[in-house]
Amino acid sequence: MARKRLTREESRDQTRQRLLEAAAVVIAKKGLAATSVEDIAAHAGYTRGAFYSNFKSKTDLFIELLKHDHADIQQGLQEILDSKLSIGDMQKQLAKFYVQAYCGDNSYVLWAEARLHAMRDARFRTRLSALLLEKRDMCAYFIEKFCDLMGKTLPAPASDLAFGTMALIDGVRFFNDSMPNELPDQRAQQLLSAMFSATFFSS
Amino acid sequence: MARKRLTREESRDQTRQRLLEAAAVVIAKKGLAATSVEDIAAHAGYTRGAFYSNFKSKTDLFIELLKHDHADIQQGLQEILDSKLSIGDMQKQLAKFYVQAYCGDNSYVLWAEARLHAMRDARFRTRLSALLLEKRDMCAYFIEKFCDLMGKTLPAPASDLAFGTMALIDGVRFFNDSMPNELPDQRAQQLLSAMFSATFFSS
DNA sequence: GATTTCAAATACAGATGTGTATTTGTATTC
DNA sequence: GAATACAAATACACATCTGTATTTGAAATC
Repeated sequence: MARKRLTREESRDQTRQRLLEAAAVVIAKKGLAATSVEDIAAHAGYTRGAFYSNFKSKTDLFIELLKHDHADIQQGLQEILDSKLSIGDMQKQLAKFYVQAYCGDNSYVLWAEARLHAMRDARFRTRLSALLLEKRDMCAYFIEKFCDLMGKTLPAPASDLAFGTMALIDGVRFFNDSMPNELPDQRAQQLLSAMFSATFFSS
Repeated sequence: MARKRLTREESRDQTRQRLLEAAAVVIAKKGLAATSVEDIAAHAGYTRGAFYSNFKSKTDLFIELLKHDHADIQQGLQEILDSKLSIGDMQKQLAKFYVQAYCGDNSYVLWAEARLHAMRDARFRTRLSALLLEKRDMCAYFIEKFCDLMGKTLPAPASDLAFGTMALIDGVRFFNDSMPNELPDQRAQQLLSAMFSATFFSS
């Protein structure tokens, strides 16, 4: 099996990583508040000792989780933008990316959880707000880029449109999860693209 | 002061009502999972005994809370529809109503909380789903009614548009709360109405 | 290879919650 | 006004989580 003998630092990093992964799963499943430090540690195969030796608190770990997720998304989008594909192909890639990011895994649940938590914890709100701003600006950047490429003028400030876009996507997903099968994925996609193209290309 | 001497039933109803009101406040403030039965009872000025004598569980009370809220909204909208105002005035009333319902109080937080909870509790999801369906249909009914009055044809099934409308409003509000002051209420309003009129009147 | 260091486990002391069973006091019934 | 009924309080037994303090065993250092 060639199980490599790990150095202290490698081992520590592995533990951190496993704790983060476990936290993502458990928090998405049970919710942030209902998830105990014990849950996270146990699901990762450790005890609470390992947790407190790696993170200051559950909130701290959670922020780190969100940062990782945000970085992953940003990287994914940047790669598409840098890919120098045609506009059509880029759009396809983008659509595919969003389907994966928003429907495939549970990261969107974590962000919903985070936004609710932010309402109750001022410190957390500050930190989350910064992340969301980055997200919005990233989204705005893409919107501008695309509209530029397509020779369209924007009907509103890009940052506002980015805000609306994120809100709509998240909102649809959020509603859809709580009333499953009412709006099949395909119709949801249609609805989203109808609203988007109406918004962006109506003028 | 003429504090009326209450009958047993009146007293019981009062307790129920107070528990519901207290629950709305506490759950909006701390979140459903973080709110204990104790919290609710105490905030209403009772002990847990009173709670368990009136509700089977926290979830049960929560569903009732949502039902009440839904009924209130429905009634409000129905009154506007029945008011026989001009279309313009109706629109104004409607806008005012939404501002009040979605920005004024905390009911929207409860629904967000509910949707997250629904992901984790199948029984609850079933019950919530029914409520959300009612909400969506109510919204669809209004959309049809209005478009009828304005002589417009809908670009998509009313129920889908209703879904999108609710998702967008909720999404914007949700984002806005977690990154306050980024999108002032007024700009949010503008953005919303821009997206709506684009969607509904583009074709 | 003995010594030191540190990641993770374990032990501890306390807080808070749960749901049920029982009690209490006031309205209702006779 | 005594008996009854029931809303709400209290008592109980137990479960779970928290954060810190201490211990342990394996890597790093010499």
